Formats: sequence, C-alpha cells, structure tokens
Amino acid sequence: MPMTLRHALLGLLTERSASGYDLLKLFNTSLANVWPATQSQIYTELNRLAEAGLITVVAEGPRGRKQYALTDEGRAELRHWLTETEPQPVRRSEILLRVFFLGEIDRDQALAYLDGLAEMMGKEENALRELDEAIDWDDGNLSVYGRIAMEYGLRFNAMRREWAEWAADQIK
Amino acid sequence: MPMTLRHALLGLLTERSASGYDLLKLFNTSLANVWPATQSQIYTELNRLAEAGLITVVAEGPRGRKQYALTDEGRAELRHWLTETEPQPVRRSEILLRVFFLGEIDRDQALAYLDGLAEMMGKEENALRELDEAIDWDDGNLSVYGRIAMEYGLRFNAMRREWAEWAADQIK
DNA sequence: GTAAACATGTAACAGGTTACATGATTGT
DNA sequence: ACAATCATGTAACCTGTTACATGTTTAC
Repeated sequence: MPMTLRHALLGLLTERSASGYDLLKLFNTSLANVWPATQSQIYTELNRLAEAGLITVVAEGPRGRKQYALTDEGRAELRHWLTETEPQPVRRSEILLRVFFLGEIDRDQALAYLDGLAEMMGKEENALRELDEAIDWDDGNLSVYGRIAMEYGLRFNAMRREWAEWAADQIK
Repeated sequence: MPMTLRHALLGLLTERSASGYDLLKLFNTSLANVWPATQSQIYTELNRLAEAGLITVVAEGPRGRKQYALTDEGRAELRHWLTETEPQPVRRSEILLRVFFLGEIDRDQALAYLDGLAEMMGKEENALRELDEAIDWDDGNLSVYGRIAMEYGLRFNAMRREWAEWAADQIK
C-alpha cells in the first residue's frame, strides 16, 4: 500500500517513455479499474521520482512537456517491489459494511439495497465484457497478463452479482 | 466513502451503547474484514459525533470511561445513509495492479507470485470457514445479515483462489 | 479568432496510520 | 508489588481528492 502509485508509474514507464499527461491518460484508461490516480497526484509523484533518480527527463517538448523514462534504478525498484514485497489486500468495503446494518431499516428497503447491488454489478459485468471483446488480445507478454487481469474482473463481478441475487432471495 | 467511519460507529451503536474502548474491540473483531479502524481514529470521531449531536454520553465509569448511545438524530443519519446514498465501490487493488506488470519479471517469478496469491486466498478461505462454523447463527435479524456478509467472504475468497490457480495455469 | 486539447503546478482539506503520552483499575 | 487490561487523547506524517492557477499549441 505505501508507495503504490510510485510503482504504478514505474510500471507504466517500462513499456515506453511518456509525459505526465500521457501517464494521466493511461491511468484513466487501462488502470482506471485497478489503481485510479488524479492529475495532481501524478505530477507531484513524477517530480519526486525524478528527484529520487528512478526516472529521468529524456526529452522536452512544446508547452513545457517533459518526457520521462525509467532509469536502471527505477527498473530495479519496480522488480524489487514485484518480487520482494507483499501486496496488501484490500480490507475496506463500504458495500459490505452496509449489509451489517440492514437490520436497522425495513425489509423492503434492505431488499431494494440488495437489488440495487445486483443491478450495479450486472452493469459492470456487461461493461467489462464489452471492453473484453473490443480489445485485441493478440500482442505478446503484455496481453497475457492483461487478459488475466480482465478475467479477474469478469469473475469478480459475476460472483458479486450472484451473491447479491442470492442475498435478496434469502430475505424474501 | 466520505464519512464512512462515522456511519460504522453509528451502526454499531444501534445495538447497544458502548465506550470508545468497546467500539475499538468491535472494530477489531466483527468489523475487521469490512472496515478496520484504529484507536486514534475512533476516539477522535466519537468526539466529533458527540459534538454534532449524533451520539451522547449516557454514563461515565471508572478510568474516564464514557458510555455513548445513539441519539434520534444519529439514528436518522444512519438510516439516511443506508437508504438515500450510494455505496462507493472499491476501485484500488494492489494485487491486481501487480498482475499488469508481471511481464517485467521472469516467468517463474511471476508464477511464484500467482501461486503465492492462491495460497494466501486459500488460507483466508479456511480461516473464514472456521469462523463461520464457530459462530452461533441463531439470533435474530442481526445474524441474517451477518450470515449474508459471511457468505460474501466465502464466495469472494473461493473466487480469488480459483482465479489465481487458473492464472498460474495460463502461464505454465 | 476561438475552442479544444495539451501540459504542468500548487494549495487546502479529508481520511487514515503510527507513535507518543498519560493514567486508573483489576487480578495475582 | 506488579503486570495486564482498561481507557482516552494528541501530534506527525502519508496518501488521496478537489479546486485553483497558468499558459501553449493545434484544428477549424
């Protein structure tokens, strides 16, 4: 958990050098469902990363554009993170927290909550499925792991939808 | 997401009045897997909640103990949160973020990562199953929703373990 | 010319973690 | 007497969000 944004930036820079602006777009597209980041955060962290010598400016373009690339130290740090440290599992779920307190409201309101969840998760499931079909999964290494992450999303949303449906059924 | 700790405290106080110390224990036991909170956070928030009139001190005991109870405003706020606002789904997953970057390390190291995940999730699954069997699910309303939350945990961990096993298989 | 997109930076605030600080009461 | 547990409070720090601030370049 600590320093994760930092490693996400390093990870994105392994493929190609990029500016803060480019990285912002990558966060908003490919990483939006795994590690969102704001513009503010990205620019601040890039400066810190450059100061720490994990990335460097390899070109400057129009409008003050700074193109960053990984340094050897940066790549080493990314590998260290991937191989020597443990990922922190997510512990907080507002969705689940609410379930604990559903006894406080009427049964039909609780039911509406669970139905709402099922619907929300069904929608996410469909959106991901569409995205999956729109992506060309024929690249190399990159897309092997991309597909594995996608599969997680598909299974996760299916599981949650089925659970919410089951839960709604339980209280009927 | 904003103000969630606040509502978790209100939710716990619906069942019975309690001190900060009592609530800390509840967080560390029943809510540990849904909404962890630290001692520091709990005491600070309780003071804010009391100041806002959502809870009140109903008794003072030894060692400066303050027993808090929900006020009508507090109960109304909890209901409002449950029925009128939308839960924020979790978006960040360090576990999944790492998957995106596994192309940067050797295949056997990537495999070790995925095997590690499968093991971690299998352990959590077993721990939850044991907890499930140790709990007496014969109370009222309370345990209907407790069981629903437990079922989520069981399905979630099973899904993640199966996915990690499948993923490891994919790259072999 | 002007709107959209490109491009970066910073300040204020909210939420969470760790650590420090202090002391009373209970059980052995 | 001593340790464990009960009980609360606060300061420093880190991460993340929202909003403000500023300007350039490109396309129409």
